[in-house]
Formats: sequence, C-alpha cells, structure tokens
Amino acid sequence: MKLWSQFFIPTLKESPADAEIASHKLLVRAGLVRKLGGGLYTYMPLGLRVIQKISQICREEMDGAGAIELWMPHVHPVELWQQGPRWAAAREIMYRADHAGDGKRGPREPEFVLGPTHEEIITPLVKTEITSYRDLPKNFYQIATKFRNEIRPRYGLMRAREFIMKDAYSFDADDAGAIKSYQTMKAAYEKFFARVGLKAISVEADTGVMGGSFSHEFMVPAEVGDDDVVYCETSGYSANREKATSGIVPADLADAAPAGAVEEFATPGVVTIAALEAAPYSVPADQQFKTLVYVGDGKPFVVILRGSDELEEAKLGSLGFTLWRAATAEEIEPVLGAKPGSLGAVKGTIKNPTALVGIFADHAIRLIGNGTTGANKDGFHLRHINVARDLAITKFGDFRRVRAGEPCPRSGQPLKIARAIEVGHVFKLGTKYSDKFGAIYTDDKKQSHPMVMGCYGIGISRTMQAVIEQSHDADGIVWPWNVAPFQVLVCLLDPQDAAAAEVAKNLAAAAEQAGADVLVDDRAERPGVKFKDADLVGIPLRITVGGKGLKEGIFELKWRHQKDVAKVPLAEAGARIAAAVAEGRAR
RNA sequence: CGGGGUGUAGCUUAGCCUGGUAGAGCGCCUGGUUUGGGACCAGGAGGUCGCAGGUUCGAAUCCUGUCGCCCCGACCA
Repeated sequence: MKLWSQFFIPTLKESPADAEIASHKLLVRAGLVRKLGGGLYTYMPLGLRVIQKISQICREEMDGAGAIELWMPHVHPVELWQQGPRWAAAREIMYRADHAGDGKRGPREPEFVLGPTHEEIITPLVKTEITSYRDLPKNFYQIATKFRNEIRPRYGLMRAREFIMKDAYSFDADDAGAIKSYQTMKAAYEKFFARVGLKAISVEADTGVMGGSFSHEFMVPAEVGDDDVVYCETSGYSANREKATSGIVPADLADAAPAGAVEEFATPGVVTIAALEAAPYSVPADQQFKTLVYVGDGKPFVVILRGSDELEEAKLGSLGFTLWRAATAEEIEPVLGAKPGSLGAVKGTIKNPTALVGIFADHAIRLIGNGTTGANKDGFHLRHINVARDLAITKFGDFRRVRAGEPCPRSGQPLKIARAIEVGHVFKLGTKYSDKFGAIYTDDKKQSHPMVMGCYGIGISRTMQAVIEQSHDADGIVWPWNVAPFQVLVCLLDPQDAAAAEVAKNLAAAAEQAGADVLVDDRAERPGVKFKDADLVGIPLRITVGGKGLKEGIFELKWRHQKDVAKVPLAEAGARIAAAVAEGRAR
C-alpha cells in the first residue's frame, strides 16, 4: 500500500506542447514519464511500476516457453560488430562509446558502441559455451535497455533513442528445431499481449536489416502507428505493407502478344508518368513502364514497374544486396544514356548495359501488352513495347507496393490497409550469425553443423505506450488490470477526519488482502482535484470514502471503464471488495 | 539527411507582421474563506525573451549564423 502524499505522482492539467498524440500526452500528464531530450525519457515512479508489471508478465511467459534469462553488456567492443554480418547496414544506428579524449583511435572508428540489439554478443558467447548437440536447443533472453540512434525519435516512448526491450535468441540443432522454437515463441507472444491487455495481431513481415528467412510482427492497430498492415477479413491474410502481396497479377497470366513494331516518338519536356498520361500522348499509367535505377552495394541495377505502381523499396531486399539506395541522376546518365524521365530498359537502348548488375522487373508489368517507355534519349519515348519480346529481364519479382482494394492473394476479396504500432517481432534467422561467428556444434554422429538461430523482440516501453494509446478516454488512461501501476485507488475525501481515515485504511487493507496493489489518495486536496487525478492516472478500481457517505454507512465502488457508481454498505466491505478485485483480475 | 514549423517564468501561452518600460492563465509561497468533479479573495516570488553575431539612439520584435524541440519522408521494438 502506498500513500499518494508520500509517493510522487506529478500530474499536469495541460498537455505538454511537444506531445502530439493521446498516449504521449497522457504519459506526461499522468506523471509516468518526463523528457530529458528527444527520445530520452525518465521513467517516473508510477511509470516504472507499469514497466515492471509488463516486464514481469513478459518474464513469466518467456520462462514458461523455456527461455532462460541472462544479462549482457550494453557497451560492445566494435570488433564484434565488424565481424558480424551487418556492420555496414547497422553502423549508422549505433551510438559510439569512444574512450573520452585518449586520442588513440582518432575520429574514424569508435572502440565501443552501445548495443542496439545483441545477436553479435550472444552468438560468440554460445559459440564458446555450447559445442554439443546435448546442450541444444537453448533460448536466452534479457529485458534491458537498447540504444539506437533513431533518425527521428518521435511520439514519446513510441520511437526512442533509448528504450526497454525484451530480446531472446534461440539456438537449435536443425531447421525443424528452429521452426519449433519460433512457433513456441510466437505462441508465448500471443499470451503475453493478451495478458497485458493489448489487442495485438501477428502479421507476416519483412526481415529487414536483421536478415533471416521469415518473420512475424505483432501489431497494435492504431491511427498513430508507424506501419501499414495489409489484411483480408475473408481469408485472414495479414502482412506488413513492406511484405504484402496482392493477387493483382493472375498466377496463370499468359504474356501478352506483341502488338506492333517498336516505334520511337518525340516527347519534349515529358519526364513524368503523369505528363505522358496527358494529351497529346494519352498513354494510361498502367500501360507505361516505370524504369528506376538503384545502387546495390555500389553497383547500379534497374527496376521496372508499371507506371501506375509504386516501388516498395523494402522488397528489393530479396535481391541479395546488403545496402541499396536510389541512384542519383549523375550516376544514371552514363549507364542508361539519359536523364530520369526518359529511361527505359528496351534491348539495345541502354548505353552501357555491362555496368548493370541486373534488370529486375515486377510481375505486374506482364499485364502490359503494348507499353510505352523511355528511349534512353532525353525527350524521346518508345511505344509498342512488349515485355517478352523487347525487354531483357534478369529476374521477375514482387517489387510493387500493395494498395487497398486490390484482391487478396488468397481469397481474391479486396484488401484493407490499417495503421499499426509494432510492439513485437519474431524472426527465424537461420545460420546467418552462426556461420559468421562459427557457432558450431557436433552431433551424435561426430558431424559439425552451424546452429540454427531465431531472435525475438518485444518493445517493453513501447508496449506501455501502446496500451495507453489503445485504452484511454477523454479524461485519461484506462489501465488494464494486469499492467496498472496500482489496481485499486482509495480516494479519501476527508483526510483530516480521523474516522474517515480509519475507514479508508481498513478498505485499503481489505483490497490488499484480496491481492490488489493499492494506492490511497490521502492528499489535502479538494474532491474535484482528486477525482480528476484519479481519472487521469487511470487506476481500474476506485473506492471513494467521504463524510457524506459515511453518515449513511456506505462507501463507493467505481470502475474506471464504467460510468456508474456502486454504493456499498460498510458492513459488506470485505466481501464486495474481494469480489471486485477478483472481477478485475479476471477481466 | 531532405522538406515544413517552433523556441518568451516550472507548465500552457499573448506580444513579433508595423522596433520604444515583457503580459496573462495554471502551478508555487503567505494569510483568510471554502470543501463530492481541476474553488474564491487578498498579497507575493519567479524572465540574460534558446545561444552568438549584426542593423539601430533603442531589438523578444528586423537580418545572419547556430543549437534544441515538434511534424512529414527513409529506418526500427
């Protein structure tokens, strides 16, 4: 039991100017966090209690799934990252932890970095500690701080530079074991999110810089999310937009027949899809080829899409490059022979085809039978282009961004798109890290194999904010029982009245007896202030004790998520409070 | 990093366009009256107007630079 007057809950009447979204405003107004700088927050006493509750639930689910808790350093020797498989891609999100002023390293490379995640630490550890199949499988986890130099921190804890994450790493003898570990974790995640009161859905996801063979993200639908989730209510299909596909290209599509001889025509000043769509050219966007040039690991390549489609950059990850980016106009012209706006990939028109490492085409261009594309000559385009006849495609793939309303790849029904917050992610990593760090074991036939890994993250601090985002009203937070900083608030309206204070103490003891965490608002404040704070802070069950009620021999029970107030005779206090606490726990 | 915005008391902000003694509300302190949904009265403390240059007799206000913060995009739990 805690007394409000002796605890520390600095509530605010007004929202801080730098908070944009409800959950961020409420985090600050309810005294859960305070900002130090962009993406850097102090967890105030009340906020820390929520973090601890979420952490404990997470711990129980991880332990229940057979994972083993440990704690790893957060200052990492940079050499480990340099040896790892993603140094090039990951370095820019890492904070450096140089020796202050010793001058030995100079400005170029740090000696240490602050850990953004721990594959590079756990894998070498397991390499030296586990060498036999007898010790597999194993799954290690920690609940700890992560440091990421986010390009743009925002929305309070939603995307922070320093945040709390649960990260787990599984090591299996073979692929089948790794898939089992993955499924065990996925199931544990579902239980975790249910217990913290979050409606999270799992969706297929892109593996991103982590690498790996497949992954699922746990998403909380919310207007303020950073991600788009594509889903189908009929088939249950759901995927991150970066990964999502649609059935817009029929599986049995027959390539369209050539429509006529290739013909060049002048298009002075036309450098956009829209301009070519307009009169006098009048070429529909979906009959144009969009030719984009990218640079993958230093080498240029071409991506072709329908003019009406957008490139989903993350999908270029399937091409096997470590890093990729759009090419600049200066890089494009010497290779293709024209500036962006007049580019194409028709055989024979590319100025320096050997410089390209590939011409990759989205499947959807096969829907174009008689297309128009740039001539690789500024101010000219080509018409009557046929995919099979005129383009030298290295490889077809899925590169386009899915749009709402396109047919679901499974059911054919229209796909929907919603914003969501990513709160958890499970990856099947394969042997990417174990190969690199030599995490090898010997099987029962004396054969050596790389361990098959998986990794699993939950944003603990982000989960706290996602809960608020999903569970609040105009007056404040509405905590789910399991993660509430306190579950019962005894609101003592007349703290100077000794009899009332005594009753409050007894009711608080009864609630505590029933198994709830109890906070007693014993401040010398007016009732209005206490009620407003109670709603703002959002404790699920409120017990109100005031002189008015006591004269009639009653106190009040009120749920934060409901409007009505129950007047309870003092004589029934023990039973009613116990019942309410049991009800809260069950909700 | 690119684009947009913003910086005035602990918090929310007015003033800036059109240069001339820095104002309010909340919060805080003192006293009093109040006491079931953010009370009222009286008094009080609290500001290098983000920082550095410049223009000017004079700069919160105009100019330049710089830093912080917020929003949109790429990245992520």
